[in-house]
Amino acid sequence: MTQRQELALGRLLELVVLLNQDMTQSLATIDLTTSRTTVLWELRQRGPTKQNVLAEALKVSPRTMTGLIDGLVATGFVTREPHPKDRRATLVTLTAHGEATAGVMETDQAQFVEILFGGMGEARLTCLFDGLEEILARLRQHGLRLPEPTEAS
Amino acid sequence: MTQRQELALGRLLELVVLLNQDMTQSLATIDLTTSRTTVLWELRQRGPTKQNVLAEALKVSPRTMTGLIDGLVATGFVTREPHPKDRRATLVTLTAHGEATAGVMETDQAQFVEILFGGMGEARLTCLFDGLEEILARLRQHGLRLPEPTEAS
DNA sequence: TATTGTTATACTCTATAACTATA
DNA sequence: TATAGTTATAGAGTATAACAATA
Repeated sequence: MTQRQELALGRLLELVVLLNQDMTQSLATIDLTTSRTTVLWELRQRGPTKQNVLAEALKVSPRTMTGLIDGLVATGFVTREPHPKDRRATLVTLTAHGEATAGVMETDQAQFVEILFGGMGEARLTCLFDGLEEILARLRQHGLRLPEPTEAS
Repeated sequence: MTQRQELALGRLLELVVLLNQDMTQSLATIDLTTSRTTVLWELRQRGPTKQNVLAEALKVSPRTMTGLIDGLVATGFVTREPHPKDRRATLVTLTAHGEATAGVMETDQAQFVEILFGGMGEARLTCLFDGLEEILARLRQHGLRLPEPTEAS
C-alpha cells in the first residue's frame, strides 16, 4: 500500500461521510430521511406501487417498509390506497405534496451537480469519472465486500 | 448540468452506498458497527479517554456516547475505569481484544486499498485523487450543505 | 398452501431534558 | 454553580417470527 493510495482512500471515505451528512441535513429540513426519500424516488419512477415491491427495490424487509410508509403517510408525502385487484395489498401513492417534493429534488440535484462539478475541466471530469468507474468495477468484482476480517483476538 | 456531470454524480452516490454497505457488513461479522468502530479508532489514537472527549470527537451527544460505550463494553472491546483524579469521570479503555481488533483493522485497510487501487496506473490514481480533492474543496466551500431546498409544495 | 402486510419483539443510532454525584 | 455521566423518554432504521386476511 503506497502512501498515495492510502491518501486516496482517506479522501474517498471523507467524501462518503460528507455526502451522507449533507444529504441527511438537507433532507431533514423538508421532513425527510434518506430512506424515505429513496421510497419517494421509487414511487416517482414507478407510480402507485405495492409495499412488497418497494421493499424489494430498497432491499429491505417487508416490516421495515411498513415503518417507512407509516412515516411518509404521517408526514403527508404518500397515501395507502386499496389495491383494485388484490385485497391483501395496498398501493402506496404519492400525494400532491409528495409529487412536488420529488420534482423539487431534481432541481436540487442539478444545483448540487453545479457545486460539485461546475466549471471543472473536461479532462479532469473524465479522469475522475473513469477513476470512479474503475473503483466501482473492482468493488463489484470482489463481491462488494471488504476483505474477510482476519480473525481478531 | 451536463450529462457527464450527472453520470459522475451517479457514480459518486453509488460508491457512497457501496462503501457504506461493505463496511457495515464486514464490521458486523466481528460484532462491530461503524459508530462503535469510530470509537475504537479514537481510543487507539488517544489511549484511555473520558466519555465527553469521545462524544466531542464523534460530534455526538454525551447520552449517545453512553450507549456506544455500553455496547462496546457488552461485546468486550473496552472497559470503563475510574478516572484517577476526577471521580465524576470514567476512562474508557481498550481491552486486549479491543487492541487486537483495532490492530487488525489496519491490516484490513491495507487489503482494502489493494482491492481499490492495486495496480492502478500512477496517472489515473493522481487524476482520481486530484478530482476527489477538488470536489471535497468545493463541498467545504459551500458550507458542507446541499443547496437550500427550494420550498416544496 | 402461498402471499401481503400487520403486530410483537429486539437492537442500534440519534436526540433533549431531568437528575445524581462530584468539582 | 458547573461538569460528567446517568436515567427517562422519544423517533428513526433495521431485523426475525408469528399471525390475519386474502389468493
